[in-house]
Amino acid sequence: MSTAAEAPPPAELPPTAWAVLGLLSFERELSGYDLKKWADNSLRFFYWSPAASQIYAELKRLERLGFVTSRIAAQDDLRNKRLFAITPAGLVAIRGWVQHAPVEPPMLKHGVALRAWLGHLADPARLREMVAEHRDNSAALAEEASNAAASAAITKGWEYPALVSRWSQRYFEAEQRLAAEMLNDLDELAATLGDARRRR
Amino acid sequence: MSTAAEAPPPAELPPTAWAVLGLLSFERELSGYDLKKWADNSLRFFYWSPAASQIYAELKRLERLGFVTSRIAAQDDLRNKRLFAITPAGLVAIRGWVQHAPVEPPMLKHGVALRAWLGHLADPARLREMVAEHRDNSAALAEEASNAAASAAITKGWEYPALVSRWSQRYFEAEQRLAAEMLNDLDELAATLGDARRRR
DNA sequence: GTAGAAATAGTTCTATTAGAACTATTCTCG
DNA sequence: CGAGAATAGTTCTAATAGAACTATTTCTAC
Repeated sequence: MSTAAEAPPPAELPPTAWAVLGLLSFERELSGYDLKKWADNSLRFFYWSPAASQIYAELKRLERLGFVTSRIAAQDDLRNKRLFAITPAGLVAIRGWVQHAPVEPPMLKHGVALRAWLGHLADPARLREMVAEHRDNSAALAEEASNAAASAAITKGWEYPALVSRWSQRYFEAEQRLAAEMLNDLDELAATLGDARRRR
Repeated sequence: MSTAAEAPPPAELPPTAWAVLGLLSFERELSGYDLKKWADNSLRFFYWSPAASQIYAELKRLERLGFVTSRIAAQDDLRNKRLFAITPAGLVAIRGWVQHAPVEPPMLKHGVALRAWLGHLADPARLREMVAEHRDNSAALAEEASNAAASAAITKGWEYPALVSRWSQRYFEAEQRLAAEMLNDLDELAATLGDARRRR
């Protein structure tokens, strides 16, 4: 039997639902389309970019749970849009999740690493090329994250997002450095394997 | 009209299919169960751990495409198992993929970062606790990756996987360092926000 | 000034992926 | 010998990514 003394467990929802609700905790009202844009600009780096389809599906569910409300707003004589806002119940729920839900381990999907792991199937020069490209992409992302951090820092209430953007920036800088080291390792290995082949 | 001069494009398959096929390019024959274990030990860090259900589904598809063959092997009088092996066509296909398929950008899902991004909804002490836990987990993973690198390094033909394990190790070390820096930033922000609140 | 391209807004469909659950046999150790 | 962990294999469901699709609107070139 359950007793009233137990703290209510945080509602069971996928991380995407909480990310969407979290976005709404910064703003008064947003449409699904706005949400997608905000997500792409803010969550992109350290977490991820939920697909538009996911955002719409989660909004539907959050509304059913009473965590958001929506209203139709006429923007001109022909088109309408649906604007969503977080409810007090939604605010309680997300606070509970941030503080009490078990934290899922970070997960990385790294296509370059997968290909390097299959290096015995590739031309060493081609492999080098892929890792070098990855290094340059990381540099570009570090730059973008730095800009995001700067623009978040000047907006009141966005101090934590700014912090996370800086975290991302450093993360991409590390990725860049690691790729450079990988290139050295790759060259060394190619030399060793090349020697062995020549000696045969 | 297609001409015979064009190089055949690499078969369109999800990364998981190539990872499974790649695993088979190291070994003679493996069962679905073996594959799952190998994947958990080798791909886990830098790429990911495909679910057992995915491995079985991909094996079915790879067999339909002629990239693997299977045979039933009796292990005792009651149980049988199906052993899979890569075919010459499979070897050609995966070489093509490793070298010529466009590389998907790395993607990260970071629950700790998501919660830090929603820091305005949490108790600063609880947030600190989560980041500190993440730092310690990263240290443990660095250790595991280091062990994986050492055991791969002594096996002939596993030079590239050993390289990737070392890459992972450094990656987790960087993650550990970044988490430590994040703790400082968090403390600074808490001080600033606390000051502002007190001044009011 | 108008045809066509690109951008904005919103939604739906499909395939991939993760993870839990489930069956069934065998090994282990108290 | 009995409980429970390990091995082997499969299936189901939910989450997720990404492409496609409809429909307006604004921009740009002729």
